[in-house]
Amino acid sequence: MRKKPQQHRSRAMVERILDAAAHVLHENGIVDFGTRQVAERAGISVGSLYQYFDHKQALLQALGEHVSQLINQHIQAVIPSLISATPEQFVRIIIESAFEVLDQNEGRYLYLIQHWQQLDIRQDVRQLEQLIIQAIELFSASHPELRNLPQLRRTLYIAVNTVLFNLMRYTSEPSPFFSRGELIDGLVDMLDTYFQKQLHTQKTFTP
Amino acid sequence: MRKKPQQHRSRAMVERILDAAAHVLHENGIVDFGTRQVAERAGISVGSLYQYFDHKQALLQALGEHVSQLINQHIQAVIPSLISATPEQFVRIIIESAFEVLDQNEGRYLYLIQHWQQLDIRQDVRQLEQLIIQAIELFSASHPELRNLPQLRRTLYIAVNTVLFNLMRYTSEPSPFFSRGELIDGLVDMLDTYFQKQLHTQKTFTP
DNA sequence: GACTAATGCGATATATTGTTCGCTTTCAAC
DNA sequence: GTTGAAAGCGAACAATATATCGCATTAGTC
Repeated sequence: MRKKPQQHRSRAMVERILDAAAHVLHENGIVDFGTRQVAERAGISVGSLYQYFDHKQALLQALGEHVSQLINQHIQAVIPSLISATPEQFVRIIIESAFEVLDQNEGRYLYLIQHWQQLDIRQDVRQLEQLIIQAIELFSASHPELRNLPQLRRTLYIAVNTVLFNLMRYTSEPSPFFSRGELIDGLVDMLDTYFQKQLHTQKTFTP
Repeated sequence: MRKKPQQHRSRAMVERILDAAAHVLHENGIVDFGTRQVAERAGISVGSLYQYFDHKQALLQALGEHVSQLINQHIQAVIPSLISATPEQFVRIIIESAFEVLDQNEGRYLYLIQHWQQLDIRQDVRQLEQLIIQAIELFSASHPELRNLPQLRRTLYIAVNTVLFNLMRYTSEPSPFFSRGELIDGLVDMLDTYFQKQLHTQKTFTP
């Protein structure tokens, strides 16, 4: 960020810019994402935009960080409720909260995931995996059988990708042939089954 | 396509254009994908490009169709070998052939999936799902227990998304912390387990 | 070789892009 | 109310985009 906003109005402006940026990305896609259109949408001038963001890319990056924070906060908020949950509930709660975040603001943030290539939010996804790993560690306090799950990181990598992409694809589906609830059920079912099976093979390996 | 290529050289040119387009998309990303650069890469002039493609978007669309055909052909080619396979092998063969296609030409086609939003290849993905449904129907000739799998379409929707996105994410990973073989093993394991479980619940519902 | 249609070219027109900079307006402290 | 810094503005600039069109080259047929 080129200049740090010091007064009230300038901080408000940065927020308005980010909000407008998310909106433009949502409506135009990344190819037609332009600084002019962001400025117009935010009701400000391009000059003002460039007072707080070095270049277009910096704007996109800031947007990515902003949403990544939102997701993290949202998931962190449900972690306490995980402790007393069953494994199946555990999976369901996390998946549902992911859906909730990306639902906010009329699905405006979906485009951030859809264009994660350009936004370089790999790191944010990795952070998300890390957060879930912590949740599992907490969870295993009351479920000792979960300790030393084999291949945990790899399994989680696959699981997080699976949820994110199915979520993204489904939400951008013009006329889905099944309901959102059914999608969540399907995902929960698949992942839960997979985790259970991993536990089982672990047991047979270390009798 | 504006004009249909009739002579030898013009058909060759269309191929060169598509090849160059895939290359440029791979190197520059969709944001910096320009007609000039495609023309230069193909060693031709922009004018020639516009003789066969109405506009940039048409070029991208043609590229999408081209790759979608490649994938379909590749999967269709392995269908015969599916008949005598076990369910687990069935899953593995399909996943591996998906990897193989996108590996061709130094992963050049990956960007098509990565930018499927802009390319509008939803229909192609749906076609892929349809193809696999046909394969399963063929497969169920020798595995009668597979008939009337509950929620087949939904399950396949999730499965195809899962494979495609994990594939896409993994392949664009700079330094993955596990091998490609392990990813495939993980995916096969998860999907196979899921299918098996669905079979089981089906049995308990119709005793 | 001459003729015609198909093909290929690239300078050019037009539009849009990201970014800058001199200027005006607003704010807060005295 | 004056003053200096912060914030905001938008016309202007250079670079680049897509797409066109009159002209040159090539291929196939007689």
